[in-house]
Amino acid sequence: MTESSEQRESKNFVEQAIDEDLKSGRFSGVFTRFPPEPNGYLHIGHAKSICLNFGLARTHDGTCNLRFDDTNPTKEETEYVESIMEDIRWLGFEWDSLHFASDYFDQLYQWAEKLIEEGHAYVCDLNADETRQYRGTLTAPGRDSPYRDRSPEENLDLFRRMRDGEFEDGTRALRAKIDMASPNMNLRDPVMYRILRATHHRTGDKWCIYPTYDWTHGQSDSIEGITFSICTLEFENHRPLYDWYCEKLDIHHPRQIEFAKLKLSTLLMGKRYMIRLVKEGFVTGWDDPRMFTIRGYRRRGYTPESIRSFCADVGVAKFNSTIEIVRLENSIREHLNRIAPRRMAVLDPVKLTITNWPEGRVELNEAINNPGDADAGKREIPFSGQLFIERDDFREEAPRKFFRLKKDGAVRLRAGYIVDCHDVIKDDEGNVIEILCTYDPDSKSGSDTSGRKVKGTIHWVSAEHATEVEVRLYDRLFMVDDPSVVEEGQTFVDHLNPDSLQVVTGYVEPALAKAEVGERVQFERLGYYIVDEDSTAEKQVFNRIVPLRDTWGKIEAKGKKS
RNA sequence: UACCCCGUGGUGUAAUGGUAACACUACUGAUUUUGGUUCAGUCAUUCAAGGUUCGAGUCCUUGCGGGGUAGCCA
Repeated sequence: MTESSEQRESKNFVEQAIDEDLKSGRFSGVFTRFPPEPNGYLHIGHAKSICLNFGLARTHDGTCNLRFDDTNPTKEETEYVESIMEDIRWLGFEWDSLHFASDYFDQLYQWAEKLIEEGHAYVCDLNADETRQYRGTLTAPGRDSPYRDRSPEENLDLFRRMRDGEFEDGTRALRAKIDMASPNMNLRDPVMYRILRATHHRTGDKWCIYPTYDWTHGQSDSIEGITFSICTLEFENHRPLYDWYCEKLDIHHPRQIEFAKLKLSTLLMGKRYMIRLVKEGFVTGWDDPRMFTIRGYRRRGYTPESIRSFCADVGVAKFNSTIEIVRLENSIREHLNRIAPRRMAVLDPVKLTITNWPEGRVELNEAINNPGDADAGKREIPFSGQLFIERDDFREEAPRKFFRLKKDGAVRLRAGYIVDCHDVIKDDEGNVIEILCTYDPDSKSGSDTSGRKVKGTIHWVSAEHATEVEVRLYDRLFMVDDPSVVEEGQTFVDHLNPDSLQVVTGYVEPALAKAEVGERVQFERLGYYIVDEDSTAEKQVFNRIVPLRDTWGKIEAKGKKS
């Protein structure tokens, strides 16, 4: 059971609405769509919507389309279309059919003429500024446009001339004739078409008028036979307009349902934030392993499964909540714990010499690939008299609860022997540069006849056999819960974690030499790592995906505080 | 100071008028040749006040708190 949480019995409010409409016969199936505007890269927030839309279609034996909402040519690019498709597929979903709102421009135009003919739309000569004046405010009703009562004939003529390019950008707009006094701003004669001379990424220069989101979205859903049009909460106030257009046009009428978008602590998902991070070089690009984009998480080493199970885990509701980032981190740990083979790597090495080890002798020790998965098998690791261990795993004078190696103490070397430390060598500044131990020949892992029990087990690599690699230790970009909250005169940039990336040279066991780009492993006792695409034949590069839970770190931190 | 939406443990999500449940976190403890994993345990009278009802987290009223909305963006 990889994603048992996806099969929970309790239903969220969207599923309940679906059940209700299926049961009543309002709709005969679940036909959804994921409708991004191709104006940027997908981020973890989109993943929730993708999982919801595709997931609902999947569990109800329906369909889910991918539709690009490309009605604003000034912001959209083909590059984004490609990246969005790639990211959705990487997440593990495939659309039943691919559409572009721009494919419906002709139909939309026809429908606009229909509304004009029926007296439901008019050409307004107010410019953007004047339109705002007439719209009124949140508390005051608007006033009717002086052009509101033009005849259908005149409107039709004007609208066609708009289409034919007779007027300057922004000088006229087609508006729906609804109610300038409506408490819902969206119903105060919303704009359906604006004059906009811009080259569209698909229709080129065919059009100089473009439909707005509201005049496009519901009809696009309708054309595709969508039954449940799922979107985020900020469109709640648009629903009456969505419904109005479908009714006036007398076309198939999907049900719009709004849910709360994903908000994660320590993350800033807004486009303007992410653009600044990239443009000002705080990260290396949209796929920087610290970014909240889908490609960032992919490069970081997150699995599609972990992101899907995370989305299923956080649920769907209308409450504006903030999910703790540890839950995302937890979901990747949970998955990788099951599938990642264990390997040994030392990232901050100090030399450990076994003084009673026979000169030149090398043993091949057997090690288990995954203690939780017998099928993962075993591997061999060379063991010799010259090892590297983690600097942090040795203390000359250790606190009471320190279970690792200390002077005159013993520790087990993972998949090796118990060693006893009898001396250390220091440099002029008093730093330990070499640890001298003896090993207990009877204590070999797997065939221990020594009868000794030691509290700690540490990892190691054989100095002579280890490979030198580059390791990129990634940490959270922001350490505060909500980086958008700033002091006077500061911006979110001031919350950036200066240590979000640390590059170190590590030493890894020989079994890793053949690891290919994209392979994920657990460095025992450290965390999960993936071979990055920057790896070359000369040098591998590993990204830290997420560290292991660190109980000792907590104990130690607590001890320091008190 | 208009309209719409939302308030359930530290964080989320359930309970569809009938014993407040599940997950994550935190904290205990056990197991462990990864201070990982795993296992067990502990942590809430549902924003407030009224009302309806045999019975209210759920329905009604009011208040309080949070979010959204005044692009020819989506």
